[in-house]
Amino acid sequence: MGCDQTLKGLGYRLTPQRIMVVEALHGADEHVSAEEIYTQVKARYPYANISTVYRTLELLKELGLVTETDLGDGRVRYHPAEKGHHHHLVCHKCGKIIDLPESALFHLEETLSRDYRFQPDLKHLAIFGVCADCQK
Amino acid sequence: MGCDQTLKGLGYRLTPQRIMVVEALHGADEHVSAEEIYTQVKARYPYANISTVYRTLELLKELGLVTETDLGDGRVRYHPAEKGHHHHLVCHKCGKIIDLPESALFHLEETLSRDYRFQPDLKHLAIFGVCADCQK
DNA sequence: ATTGCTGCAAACTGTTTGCACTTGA
DNA sequence: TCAAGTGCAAACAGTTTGCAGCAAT
Repeated sequence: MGCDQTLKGLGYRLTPQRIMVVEALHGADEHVSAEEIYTQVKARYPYANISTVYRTLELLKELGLVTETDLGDGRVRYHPAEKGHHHHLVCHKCGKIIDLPESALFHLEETLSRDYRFQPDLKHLAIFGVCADCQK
Repeated sequence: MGCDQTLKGLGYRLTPQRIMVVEALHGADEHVSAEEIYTQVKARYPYANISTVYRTLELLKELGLVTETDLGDGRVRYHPAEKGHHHHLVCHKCGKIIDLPESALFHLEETLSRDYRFQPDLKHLAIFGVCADCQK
């Protein structure tokens, strides 16, 4: 059951545009921006519009089918929820992005929950800093 | 030695505008946005311009005198480095912002440093989630 | 007297919206 | 059929920039 069937099942219309957005999202191996999705969709269907891409992403987000990340470059990046979560170490010297397994933040999650009764939404968190290579 | 003296010491001109930006920054008890600083400065000197505010903040940032935070509301917030660091739990139900002492992330910092040789820049990190009240 | 800084206006980027037309169910 | 979805253009918010004039050193 992909996003397509979920959309259909919930009574949303399965338009070609939505299908193409979902496919672009799943096809990308990294976190993609709305612009990147738009470029891919437009290559297949030149009349496609970026506002449709945004509206589709908004819908998928509301349904919990995609998650958002801010990797610090001034645009939101999207990732299919199905593909699982992880976090990011973003080097602000060289721009490298290191993937961090979800488990690396389990301890933090527990601390916040226990000491602050705060339920953190730790999906695709970005932590900025300096990577090993750039520390010379 | 405040920001003013540091600026002067480094050969930067100490203009009234810069002084007012620095004062607005230090006067605020919370993390302020450029717009908020601009409003305060403008109240004292109506000819003040928001681009000067941005340029001053940019300079202070480069010199390490202020730090930036993104509390998820689409604008950057600034905080004087002198006042020390802490982190934020941002509730995305009610918008409440809970301050988290720097020490709460020491363990994470150590993990990233040890296991990934990554030197995280954990100043004013924002963690989103649901606060105790909003969990019903 | 320089040259760094400012004010202004205009551009820019990512994103959102109003509206008339189209199309999937 | 007909509400849901689209394309278009225009608006939006926050931020940046080019340039001519001003002012701190």
